[in-house]
Amino acid sequence: MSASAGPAESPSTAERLQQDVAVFVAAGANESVQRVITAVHGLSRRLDQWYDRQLADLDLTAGEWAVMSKLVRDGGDLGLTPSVLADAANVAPSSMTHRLDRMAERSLITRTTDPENRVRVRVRLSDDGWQLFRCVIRESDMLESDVLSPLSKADRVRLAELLEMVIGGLEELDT
Amino acid sequence: MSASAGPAESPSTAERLQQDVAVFVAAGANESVQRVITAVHGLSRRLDQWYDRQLADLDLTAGEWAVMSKLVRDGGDLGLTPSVLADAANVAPSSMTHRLDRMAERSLITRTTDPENRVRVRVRLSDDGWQLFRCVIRESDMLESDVLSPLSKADRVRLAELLEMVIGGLEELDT
DNA sequence: CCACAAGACTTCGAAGTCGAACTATGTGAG
DNA sequence: CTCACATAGTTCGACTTCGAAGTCTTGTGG
Repeated sequence: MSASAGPAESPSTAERLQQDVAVFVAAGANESVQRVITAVHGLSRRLDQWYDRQLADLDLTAGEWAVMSKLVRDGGDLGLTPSVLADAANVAPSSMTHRLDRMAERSLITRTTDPENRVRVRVRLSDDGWQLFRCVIRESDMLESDVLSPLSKADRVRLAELLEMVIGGLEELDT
Repeated sequence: MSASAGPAESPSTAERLQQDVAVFVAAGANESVQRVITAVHGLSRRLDQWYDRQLADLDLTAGEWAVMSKLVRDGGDLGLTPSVLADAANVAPSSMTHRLDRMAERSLITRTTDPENRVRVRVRLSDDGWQLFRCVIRESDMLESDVLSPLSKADRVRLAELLEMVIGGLEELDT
């Protein structure tokens, strides 16, 4: 980190503080923490980039894909409401409205008011939506296998376990 | 894509396709893959949420924080150019321009044209920026430790190693 | 010495997202 | 029975981001 044969006259304050940071990272017991956090973030970022590219080929955004997969996983035959979808996709309800507008225009979903509770709207995947979903699954399957190819099956399981432990702890922290 | 099943529209189509998906997930050797991918994504999302909250308290966005930390890590005494920062933060150069505008207005950074190559701009952290940086580090340190508290130190190292293996493989795939 | 090509950054128009206000439906108290 | 209130969803205005075109500087060949 002492990358400088630097002159002493530049912001001396900055230099001092930079050393402070180095101390922070080096002194704490949490270099391992930093490593994990950085790796998780980096991997997620890369994966997202790939997904975006994949989906773009099919004229889909990551957000639209999130809606579709949520509908497949938990939609059942009656579909899901916009609020549930917004929550699942971590966007504001207003954004979901707009997103569903687009998807309905492209006939990927259908939007019908619940006859039993006319405040609610039921969003369901259309046949076109299902077809596209299968298409994406088929491609992303190959991608993901490639991504994890450097790991043995045992390693993958171990990795999944560790990550799930962290996530489990998160749930508690959240309260 | 098209080909094959082009049946009439009916709920039964949906049901059949849903079974197809189940087969996809269950049959492939990659349930472990799915587990990992899902966990990485979920953990990253949760972490981001926390960071956003933390940073919001200091009137910072995640993007601005990315700029600051990049400058600290690799800025040295001469700073970095907007293009480098945009690349590091994974945003378009135009977005970085805007972001730097805001940060400069708040005196978090300084922007000076390189005297030796007047096409280039040198972005550096100001003293105010340094101060804020230390502030964030101090807080996020505690947060991250909490997040990884369910893991032993050995587990953390193992987790970091596994993730780094995956990322390493990614670099090669990218070509 | 000047014109032109290349590179680095900025400006501009379009699209997506958010929070707040608004509309319509269902629910419970008097 | 009716009115206030809670709930689900949409509309509206402001902000951020992106890609493409534009501006300014540097380097090169005639």
